[in-house]
Amino acid sequence: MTENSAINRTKIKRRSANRRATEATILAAAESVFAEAGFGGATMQLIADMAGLPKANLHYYFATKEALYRAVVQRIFQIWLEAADAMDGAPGPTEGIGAYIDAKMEISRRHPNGSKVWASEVMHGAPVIQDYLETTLRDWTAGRVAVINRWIAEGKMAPVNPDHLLYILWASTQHYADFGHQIETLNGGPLTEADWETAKASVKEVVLRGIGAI
Amino acid sequence: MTENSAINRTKIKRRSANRRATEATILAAAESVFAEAGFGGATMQLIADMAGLPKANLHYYFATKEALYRAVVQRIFQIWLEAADAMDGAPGPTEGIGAYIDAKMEISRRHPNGSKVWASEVMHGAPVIQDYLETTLRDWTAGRVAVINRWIAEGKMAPVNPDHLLYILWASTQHYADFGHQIETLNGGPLTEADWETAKASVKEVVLRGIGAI
DNA sequence: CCTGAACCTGACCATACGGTCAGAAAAAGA
DNA sequence: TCTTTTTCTGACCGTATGGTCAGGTTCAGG
Repeated sequence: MTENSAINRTKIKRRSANRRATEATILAAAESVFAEAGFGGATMQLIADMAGLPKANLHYYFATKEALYRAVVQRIFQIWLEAADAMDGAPGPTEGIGAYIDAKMEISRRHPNGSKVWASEVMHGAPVIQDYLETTLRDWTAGRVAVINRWIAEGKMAPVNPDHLLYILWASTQHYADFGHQIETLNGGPLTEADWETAKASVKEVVLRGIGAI
Repeated sequence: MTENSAINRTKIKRRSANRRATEATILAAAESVFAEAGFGGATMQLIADMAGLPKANLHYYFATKEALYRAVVQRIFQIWLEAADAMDGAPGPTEGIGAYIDAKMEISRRHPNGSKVWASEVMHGAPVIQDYLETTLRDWTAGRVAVINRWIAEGKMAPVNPDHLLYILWASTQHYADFGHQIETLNGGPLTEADWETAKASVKEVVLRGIGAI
C-alpha cells in the first residue's frame, strides 16, 4: 500500500477530478431546476435531463433529492458569506458598505438561481439550513453590527439601527435576483450593462446618503 | 320568475354568503399551505385538512389546483395594489413615500403568507400573473415614476433613479415578510410591537434621508 | 491479461398525487 | 309533501414521482 506514490496520487486525482466534475454538472442543473420550480416542483428526472445523465446516476452521486438540495443550498451559502469579506478592513461605511453592496449586486447578477434557491429555502422556514442561520449567519451578523456601531460611535455615519440597515442591504441587493423577472418585465427586457451600473449606483447612493455617509 | 322579490333575494344572498364563506376558508388555507410549501410542494389534501373539508369538496369550489392557486395570487395582488393609494395625493416625498413604506410594512406584518406566495410566483417567472405584471403593475409603476420625477423637478428630493427607488422600497418592505423567518432567527424570536416600530422607522429614515427628503 | 473496485444505467416498484364520479344529504321551490 | 337544484363526500383511477437494484461497463493496479 504505497498510497503516497506519485502514480497513485495522479490516478486518484484524475478519478476524483472526474467525480467532482460530474457532481458539479449535477449541482448546476439542480440549482437551475430548484430555482425555477422550487423544491416541491423540481423532479429528479428534470434535473437528470438538464444534466444529460440518466436519473439513476443522480442517485449514485446524491442518495436522495433532499441530499442534492442540501448540497445546492450549502454551496450558495458559501458564496453568500464570501461577499461578507468585502465589508472587512474598510476604514468607514462609504468604502465598507459600498463594497458590500457592489459584491452582493454582483452575486445577484452572476448567481440569480442560487439567490432564488436561498430565498425559497428561507421563505419556507429554512428546513435545511436552520442551523446555519443560528450559528454562522448569527455570528457574522453580530460582527457586522459591531462594526457599524463603531462607525456610528466614531461619527462616520448616522445612528441607524444596524440590524435593520443590514436587512435593507440584503433586501435591496437580492431583490435584483429574486425578483429579476418582475424587474425585467417592467424594464422591457433584461438589464443591460449600463442598467446594472445604474442599479448599483442607485442602491449605493440611496443607502449611503441614507446613513449619512455622503 | 319574480327574481327581485325580497324573499328570493334574501335566499340567494344567504346561499352565496355561505358560498363565499367556504371559498374564503379554502383560500385562507390555500394561502397558508402555498406559502409554506410552494406550489409544487403544496397538496390538495393538505389544504383540505387545514380547511377542515374533504378534498373532493375543494374541487367542487375550485376545479383544479392551479385555479385555486390563481385565486390566491389574484387576491394578494389586490391587497398589494391597495397600498399604492397611500402614495397618492401626497404633497411631497416625505409624506407620500413615508406613507407607502408604512402601508407596505403593514402588509408584510399582516399578510406574510400572501407576500410569500407573491414572491414565490414572481421568482418562478410569474407563470400565472405575467399579464398583470405587463398591464396593471406596469401602468401603476409608470404613474409613480412620473410622480417621483415631478418631485425631483420641484426640488423636493434628490434626482434618484425612480425605478430603482421603487425596487428599494418594494425590497426593503417585503423582506420583512418573505425573509421573516431569517429575521426572527437573528432576532431570537418574533418581532414585538416595538421591533416593528423600529423597523418601520429605520426603513423610513434611511430611505427618506437617502433620497434627500429629510 | 486478470481482478476488483468504482462507476453507470435500464427496468422496475411502491406510493402519493391531482382529479373524477356516483350518489347521498341538504336546501329551495312549488 | 313532492320535485328540483345545490352542496357535499367516500371511494376510486391513471399517472408521475422518488427511489431501488441487478447487472453491465470502465479503469486503476498487479
